[in-house]
Amino acid sequence: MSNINLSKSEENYLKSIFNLSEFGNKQVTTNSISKILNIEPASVTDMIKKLSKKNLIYHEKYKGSTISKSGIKIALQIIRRHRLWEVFLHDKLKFKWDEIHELAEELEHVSSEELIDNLDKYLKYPKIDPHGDPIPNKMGEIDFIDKISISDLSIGEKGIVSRIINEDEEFFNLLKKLDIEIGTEIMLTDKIEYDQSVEILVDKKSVIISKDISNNIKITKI
Amino acid sequence: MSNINLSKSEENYLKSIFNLSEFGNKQVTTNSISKILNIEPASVTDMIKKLSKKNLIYHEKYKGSTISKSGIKIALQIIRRHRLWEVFLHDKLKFKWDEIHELAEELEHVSSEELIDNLDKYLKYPKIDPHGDPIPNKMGEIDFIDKISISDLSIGEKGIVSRIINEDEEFFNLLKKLDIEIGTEIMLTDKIEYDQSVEILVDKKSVIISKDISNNIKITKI
DNA sequence: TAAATATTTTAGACAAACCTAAAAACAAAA
DNA sequence: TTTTGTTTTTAGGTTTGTCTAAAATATTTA
Repeated sequence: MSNINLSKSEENYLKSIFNLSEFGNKQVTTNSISKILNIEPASVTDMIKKLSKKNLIYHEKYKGSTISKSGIKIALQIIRRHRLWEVFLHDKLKFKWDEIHELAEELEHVSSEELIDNLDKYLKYPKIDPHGDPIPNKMGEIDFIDKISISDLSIGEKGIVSRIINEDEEFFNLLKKLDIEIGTEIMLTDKIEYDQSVEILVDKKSVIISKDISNNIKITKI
Repeated sequence: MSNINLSKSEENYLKSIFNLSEFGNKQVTTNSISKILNIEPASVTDMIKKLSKKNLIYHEKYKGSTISKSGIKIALQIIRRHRLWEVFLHDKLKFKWDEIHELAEELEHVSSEELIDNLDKYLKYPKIDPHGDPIPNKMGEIDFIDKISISDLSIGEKGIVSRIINEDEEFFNLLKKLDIEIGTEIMLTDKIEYDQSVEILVDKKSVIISKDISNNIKITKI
């Protein structure tokens, strides 16, 4: 097994690099890691060397870093832990949507495979977390769901809200007001050319939402 | 609130000192802490200085350490977290009795009061953990249950197994063989003077157990 | 394409939490 | 009560993960 035991820091770096790399396809800059983790670039360089030595990433001096196959594998396990804990916190402990991320950030570093597998079973093998993000299975496989924005629908087409991008509290409150959450059925009823706002039907109510808002709500067509 | 944020190490030291102090009543030696935590005495001295500076313990050079009131308060919170996680792991995730301690040892350091309170509520405010140890409530109050050893019973008296002291796997296996677990009803049927073994009746079967074994099984009289 | 700017790396430092070796204090035994 | 042994502390060192300042490299702009 490629189960080296990584420190909390190493795990956080690896997860960030994976997220920035768009599933391992892009080179990641030292600066971007620095910004995401709020750690000085010099420190990032140190850690990059460390992860390189462990073959979790490849690094070309002054160019950037690419995550390796085994790096991706581990990153997906960390993401799996994070998202399963989020489901637990939301569904069982009744935490609100916008409170779970920070706590899962801590819990994800308790690294016992058996713990996570039992949690997975207990939660009945959920496929998505409360934000609509897919949960990798034990093998690191992810269900890629074809997600589009509301504005990608044609007039008259319907979709199910399947992912919320923006995780800020204000956005969360807005969605609450609009009665939109993961699983809500919506229908596009009009597109406003002027500023690309869209008119949608939610729960028999018609509302117009801005381009920015609609971009932060991903759906699956039905 | 006296909620200083302690590191994982500091928390582990404080918990150990509390446990060794028998609820704050005894002075604790540097050596005993060293043995429990498997850390060299010199390192223990370092940490003792640190905890003293934070007024969580009092320390007299070459004499020993006493845990302070605020130290006890924090230690009880850590113990609360530990035992609540143990209940979760055992009751919900179906971990066995002897597997939960190590995992709870990690989970206890995720220090969000809200997390623990929600967990407590979710578990329906349990009073004891799967080992029979009492769980402190939010205020740090513990139900002191009057626990005695099997050998403290008189012949003919009955009791309910309420706590297992030894947490080793071998001991756990022995108890399984004897059909003894938390909640099991037993009756003392004879005391053997020769070596202080006792004869007990468990589930209609009569067995003789050594003094050492009976000392590791605490009961409440019924 | 040379100068200015931005990014990345190196060099050296620091805190936390450990360690080993040796000194100091205390306890026990002759 | 002196010697011997044990416990505790001090002194100095290491690793991990961070930092700042400065040097090296890359990129942008004039």
